[in-house]
Amino acid sequence: MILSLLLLSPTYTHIHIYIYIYIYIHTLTKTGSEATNKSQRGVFSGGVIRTMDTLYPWPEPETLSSNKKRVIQQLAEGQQCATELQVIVLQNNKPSQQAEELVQKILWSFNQTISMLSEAGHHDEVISQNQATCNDDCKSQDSSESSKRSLSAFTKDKRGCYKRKRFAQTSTVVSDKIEDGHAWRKYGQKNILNSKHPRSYFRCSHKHDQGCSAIKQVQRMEDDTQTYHITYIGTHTCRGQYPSMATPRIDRLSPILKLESEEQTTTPSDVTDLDSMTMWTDVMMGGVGFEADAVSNMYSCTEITCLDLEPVELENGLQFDYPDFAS
DNA sequence: GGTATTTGACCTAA
DNA sequence: TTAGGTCAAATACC
Repeated sequence: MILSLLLLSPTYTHIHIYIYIYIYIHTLTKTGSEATNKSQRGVFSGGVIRTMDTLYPWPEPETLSSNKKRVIQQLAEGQQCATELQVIVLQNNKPSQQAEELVQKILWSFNQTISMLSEAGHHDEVISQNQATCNDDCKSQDSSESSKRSLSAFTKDKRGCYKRKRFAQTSTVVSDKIEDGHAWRKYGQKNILNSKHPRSYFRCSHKHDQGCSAIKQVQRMEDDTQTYHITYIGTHTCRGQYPSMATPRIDRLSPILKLESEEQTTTPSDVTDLDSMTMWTDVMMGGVGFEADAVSNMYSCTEITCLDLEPVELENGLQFDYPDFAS
């Protein structure tokens, strides 16, 4: 995949991409080695890292958080480069379909990785805040007997026991149709200030059965009522459909690309596409220890040993060697 | 009767 | 203080 990219890309851009891939892997390596230094080799097991005979605590939260921020920052820069590459490819009079697909896959990989890291980091925070908020609320409500609302809230009404997500992977699409191949369930509608049309709120239908946290907001355009401004928040983790590759190009980090209503689907149609994408993700994820689910597009770290990088076998028997960052 | 949508209440972030 | 996001009871639909 990378070699293909190098062949297809303008020189200066592919050097950038190449550098960022190295930086990313280097950062991941360092993050991993710091973690493994504390934990040795082992597998994650419910809040502790379990080795053969010892239970070690998680790495220090602040260290983990700061490393994660660095990883995300590096990924964002790589993503920016990939976006620029996409612009260059699209500016070409006769852009190669293969090049376009490769760039799409690269961008998708960056998006997914950033999303997973971001959401994973935020998840615990949200849960703890939720619990804290609810505990506080319930205590205060318990002590306020004069409040009928408090009493009913304490007994059964759990409305408001949530924390609004402050950060999530978002992308914006302008389209003339709402359908996008996913099953959504409407959960709210709101009139927006200075807007003629209300905003509708949808969450993935698989929220409860599969825990999918993807949501989207749909609002008619002010000037063109035939088109919708659709904001996707979070990524699908549900099975049954092949999601994000079908998502139109996003303008999240690039002011260059403004979305139009094109729904260019690049859903892999054969084994070759899936294989190449999986391999690319293997490189992104460090080569080993990540389990790819081609159906749900989710990648999960199965072992902490995934952070111990090995040379990755590429197509045609070629090998991706990691540079020596020891110095 | 089960599922989806509507809508007013309630809460948080800014 | 308020706009906007979410919840859940009520309602509609199949």
